[in-house]
Amino acid sequence: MSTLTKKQQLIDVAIQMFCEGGFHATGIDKILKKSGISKKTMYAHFRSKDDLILAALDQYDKDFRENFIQQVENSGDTAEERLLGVFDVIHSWFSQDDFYGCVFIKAVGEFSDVNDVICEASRRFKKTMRNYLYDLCVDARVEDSETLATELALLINGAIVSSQFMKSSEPAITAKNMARKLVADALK
Amino acid sequence: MSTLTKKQQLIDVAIQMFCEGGFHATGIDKILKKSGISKKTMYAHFRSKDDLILAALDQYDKDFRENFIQQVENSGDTAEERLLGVFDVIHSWFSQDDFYGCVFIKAVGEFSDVNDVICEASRRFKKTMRNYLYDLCVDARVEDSETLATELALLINGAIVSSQFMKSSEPAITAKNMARKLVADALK
DNA sequence: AGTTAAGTAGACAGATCTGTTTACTCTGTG
DNA sequence: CACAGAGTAAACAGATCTGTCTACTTAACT
Repeated sequence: MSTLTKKQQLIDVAIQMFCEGGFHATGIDKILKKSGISKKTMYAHFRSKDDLILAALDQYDKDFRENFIQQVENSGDTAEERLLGVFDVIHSWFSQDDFYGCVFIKAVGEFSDVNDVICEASRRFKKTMRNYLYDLCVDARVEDSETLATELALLINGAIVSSQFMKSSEPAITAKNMARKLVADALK
Repeated sequence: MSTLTKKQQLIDVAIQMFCEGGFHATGIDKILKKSGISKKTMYAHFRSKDDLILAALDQYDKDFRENFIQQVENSGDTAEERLLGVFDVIHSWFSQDDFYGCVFIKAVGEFSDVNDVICEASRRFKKTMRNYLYDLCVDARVEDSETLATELALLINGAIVSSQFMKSSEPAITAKNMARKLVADALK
C-alpha cells in the first residue's frame, strides 16, 4: 500500500475512462469517485489534470506496446508470419468489450494545438509503433522496409477507425488481406 | 438578412470551430463571440448545443460530399482514373491550412455512447462515403466492388489519421500507391 | 509512546458551462 | 406613425469544472 499504489490506481482508472469517454468529457471528480481516491491525494501526485492525462498516456503507451509486441512475437515462427500476425493481434484488440478506438487518435482529436505536450506524446506513440513495424519488415528481409512500414501503419490506423465506426472487428481482417498483398509485393 | 442567414452563420462558425478544437472543448460562448451573434438568437434557432452540433454535422456532411464528389468527377476521364483520383482529392484536402483531421472521427471519439444521435450522424456519413466508393468501383467494372469499396474506405480513414499525426499530406500519396495495387488486382 | 507520512472527507473559491430571461434596438411594412 | 419581427446586450440561475485548503484518521517506524 505504498504511495505508488494509489498513484497507479489513479492512472489505471483514468486511462480506462479517457479511453471510453474522451478527455474533456471525463472530469476529475468522476475519476476520483470511480477510483475512491480523495482529491487531495490526486493533487499530491499530479500537478494538474493535464499532468494526469500525460501520465496515463505514458503508462498506456508502455503497457500497450509491451503487450502488443509480445503477442506479435507469439503469432508466428517466421518473420513474414509475424508481419501479418500484427493484424491478428489488432483483431483480438478490436474484439474486446472495452474497445473504444485508439486513445491517441482521440487525444490528437481533442488537443489539436500543435505544440501541446499531450499531442507530442501521442505522436511519439505512433512513431514508436511504426518503428517496430519497420523492424519487423527488416527481419522479414523486405527490401524497401521504410515504405512497407509506413503502409502497414496507415493500414492499422484505417482498421482502427473503420472498426470503431462499424462496431465490428472485421476491418482487421480486411486490413490483413490488404497487407498480405503488400507484403507479397514487397518480397517479390 | 433573413433568419436563414443568422442560422447559417452560426452553423458555419460552429463547424469550423468543432473541426479545429473538438466538441467538448468548444463552448457555446466562444462560438457566439466569434460569430458575433447573441445567445438569444442562437437558442431561437437551436434547442441546445447538441442540436447545433447535429445541424453543423449535417451541413458539413452535405457540403463535404458534394465538393468531394465534384472534385472526383473532374479528376479523370475513365472510371478507373476517378477511382484513384479520390486520393488526389484527399491529398488536396490534407494540404489545406485548416485541415485538422476528420470531424466525424473526432465525433465518434468524443461521443462514444453507442446510441448517441451524434454518433449515428457520423456513422451515416462514413456509410454514405463508402457507398459512393462502391458506385465508383461498379463504374470501373470491378468484379468484387463490395470488397474493394471497403478496402478503399479503410485506406482513406488510415490516410486521414496518419496525415493528422504526421502533419503532412504525404499519407494521401502512400494510400494512392496502395490503392493502385488493389485496383489493379481487382480488375485482373 | 510519539512522531511522521499518507490518506480521507468535504467545504470552498473561482472559473466556465449551458440555458433562460429581461430590456432595449433596429428595420421594414401597412 | 405604429407595430411586429428579429436581433443585441447582458444579467442571471444552476450545474460542473479545476484546483486549494482545513480538519481528521490511520498506519508505520523509531
